Amino acid sequence: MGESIRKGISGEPVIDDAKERTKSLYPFHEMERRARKLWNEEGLFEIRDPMTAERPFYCLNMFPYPSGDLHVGHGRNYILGDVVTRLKRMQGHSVLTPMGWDAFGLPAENAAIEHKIHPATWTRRNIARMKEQLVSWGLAYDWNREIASCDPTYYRWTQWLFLKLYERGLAYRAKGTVNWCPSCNTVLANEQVVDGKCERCGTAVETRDLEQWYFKITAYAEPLLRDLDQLVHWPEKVRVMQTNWIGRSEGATIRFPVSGSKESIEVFTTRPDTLLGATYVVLAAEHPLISQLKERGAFPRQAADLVERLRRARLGDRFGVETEKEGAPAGIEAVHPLTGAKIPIWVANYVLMGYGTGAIMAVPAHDQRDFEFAKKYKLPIVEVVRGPDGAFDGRAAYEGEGTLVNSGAFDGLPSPEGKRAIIGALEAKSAGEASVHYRLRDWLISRQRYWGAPIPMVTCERCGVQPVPESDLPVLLPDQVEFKPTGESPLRTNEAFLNTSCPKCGGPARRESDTMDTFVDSSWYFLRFLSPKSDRVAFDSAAVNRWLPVNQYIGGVEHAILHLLYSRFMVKVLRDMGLISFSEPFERLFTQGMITKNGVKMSKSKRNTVAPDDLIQRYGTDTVRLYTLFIGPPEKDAEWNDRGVEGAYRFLQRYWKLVEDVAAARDARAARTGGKHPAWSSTGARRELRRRVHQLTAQMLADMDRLHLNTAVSGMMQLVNALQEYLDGGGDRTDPEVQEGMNIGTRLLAPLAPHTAEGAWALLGGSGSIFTAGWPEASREALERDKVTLVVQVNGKVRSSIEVPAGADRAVIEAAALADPKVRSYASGKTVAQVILVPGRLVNVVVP
RNA sequence: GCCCGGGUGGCGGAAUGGCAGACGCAGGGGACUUAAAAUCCCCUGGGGUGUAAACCCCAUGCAGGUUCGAGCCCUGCCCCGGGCACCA
Repeated sequence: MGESIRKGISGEPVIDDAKERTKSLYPFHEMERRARKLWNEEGLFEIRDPMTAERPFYCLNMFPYPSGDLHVGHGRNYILGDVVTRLKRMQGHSVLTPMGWDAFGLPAENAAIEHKIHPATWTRRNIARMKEQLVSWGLAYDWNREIASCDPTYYRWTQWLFLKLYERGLAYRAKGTVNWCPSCNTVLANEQVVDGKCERCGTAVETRDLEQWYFKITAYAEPLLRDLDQLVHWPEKVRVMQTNWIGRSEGATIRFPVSGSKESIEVFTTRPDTLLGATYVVLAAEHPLISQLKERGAFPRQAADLVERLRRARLGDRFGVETEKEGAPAGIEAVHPLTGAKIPIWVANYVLMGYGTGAIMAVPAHDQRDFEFAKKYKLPIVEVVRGPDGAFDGRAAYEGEGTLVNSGAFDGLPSPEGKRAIIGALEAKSAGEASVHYRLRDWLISRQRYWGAPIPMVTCERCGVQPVPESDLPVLLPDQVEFKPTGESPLRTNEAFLNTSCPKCGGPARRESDTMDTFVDSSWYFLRFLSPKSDRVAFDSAAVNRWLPVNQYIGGVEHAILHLLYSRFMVKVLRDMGLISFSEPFERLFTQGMITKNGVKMSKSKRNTVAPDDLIQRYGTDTVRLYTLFIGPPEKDAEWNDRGVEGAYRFLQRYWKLVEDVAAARDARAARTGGKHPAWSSTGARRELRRRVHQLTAQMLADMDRLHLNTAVSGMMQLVNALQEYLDGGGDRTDPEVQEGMNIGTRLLAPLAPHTAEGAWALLGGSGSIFTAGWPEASREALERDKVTLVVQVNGKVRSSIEVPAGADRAVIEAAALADPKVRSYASGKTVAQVILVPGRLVNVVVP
């Protein structure tokens, strides 16, 4: 930032000079102070009683993790939300605009390890610092409703939710192969593993077999998928991502008996029509049948070696399309459920335990993966589906649909009928049935870390795993623990915490020492804001039902799956418990793009962050807000440019000068005339100015509604330019069109640059806060014009323009267009084939 | 590989199928000033015709198409960003 400070002749910065000068020119510091005081005193953005506040509108920004300093990229998110808040407030809504802190999480704990500072201290300090920054952006939050997820008054209810899910069988403990991040020293949910790496720190994820707590989100796979259709105000992109993540596949579950045993192998396939082409069966390395075979000593050495190797391999190395397919015979055979033929069973690296049943039927003629594998290990390939391009060529699998062949009684059926017929045949033999599988896995919520909500469960020697009674909540995080990066839960270092008594029998018991994934905290916080201090309930159902779904939710697209999916899940669970009456938490979602510097995302580690503090000090809050909004379409990424900030500053100065001029002239006139409102002019420049003001009013409302705030700022600039040009052209500052233009313009500016607009409002003689002044509406009468200019095209090329009366009919316009000298020069000697007329816009004369 | 976005001046970007480049930044010229800063005014996609007023041609990644008219719609291709990816 230092480079951008202007240098004086001597090379010394001239900031102090500039500050002095600007103080008189555009007194932003003073205005900021006064405006904030006014808003606080009036409580304009506070909801006193959620049940009686009129026309509720809930505008929410994703609450931040208190990592320390905010940069201008974060600001974009909050400023966007603030514009919506202020606009809705001006439109007469009671706006709920709360803020809180997603305050549990790893960085605090890592700070504890590195700097010997308690996570709570570190977090509190960051919250204080970040709150200061949010305030300096002029954001209108109802701070009476502030919450922090690390506060026992909050996490008590996170624990309560856990118990509710447990009661309903939606929280369960299970042993399984889980993702483990060796750097964060904890397990991760599937959603937190990206490309085999930890979503947070980028370390390659390993697998471990552990007993962990899960939330049964898969029980809601279908509603989570189906209800995406309702979310018409969500970005298409996010809905697509969630659809892919849930990953619904329709097909059939088929059981292949194991030859000479009572066992059978269950497989899932989306292509039951290819069943007759199944020439072998493949098991994943972790398939339970393998350990049984091992126990019996019936598992070939070669296969056992492969399984061992795969289990040790890192997740990222093991899977991927580039990985060479590898397998070994499992030493047993399966019986084809329809033909009775014996086919070999293999173990291979290309089948995953985490999807379907962990076993597949291989149809090499119609699945490229099976095809490659069959080629490599010389397994039989049988064509059973014939596509439109003729018979299977033996070079690659044919994966499309077609007509069944080599399928006995099913020959000649098209694939869809074939699927139904084969499923029917399987059902008749109880060998299979139609089924649906999802890619979505259950949500692993245990974390072997300290700074999170303790899982409220105990293990009794006699009664087993028992929930902590609701009345005993919260299970408090003890202060005294050792922070060591050992991979063991730090809570295990506190014996007093661990040792407890069984809620059922009173005997000795041990507390669960893991804490919950912080995404549990954030999956319900939007409900808490309606009753942030309640020690009676997690959330006030009546108030929540009145205010939710959140009308406008704003945040980064990086939460497209994690937070947004979990929140949707939680809301559906709470609905099914009868605690809330809606099914989706967020009606409208807006995902803003990030701000880059030198082409890359701003981050502390890249040392390319732009801090708001200096800029706000030097140019004022509203300058920074305006530039941040103007930088580009809010859903797209944008490059920060310090020179652009100066442009916004120049604009506000020009605007302010105009306010002072117009206000002074108005006062002078009022003194002369006793404040009588003069009449509108119906002609000329005055009329045109008024039309322009109202036209921009309409445009800016449309822009703001769509959150196209870059063009809204542009519209504001045009409005000021129009007024300035009118005055420069000899217009009178006391003309009612000018006075009205300033009045309307100032209200239009208010959501964007609230402090400046508030200051201007006072100067222009407005009463009270501008945010109670109402939103200006474009007057239909002002928008009317008596003459319109039409573009005249010949064969689609612009050649001229004509002016016609506004209501002119077709014949008049055509005649005027054809009479135009330019048109005549292009059309002379030719017959006019057609005249296209677009009312109010253009005439196109078509000649051969 | 599949699924989304996106490609427009020197830059950020505007444009319900109807005057491409609004608005701003940067740049050039001028006014003010002893000078600079700040401010204000004018110019600013490329090429061409004209003394001038004016006028013409080209131009929204590339190639086609639909249309009276395409940055916008359709087909194919290239490039950039994001998501998913042995998902059975």
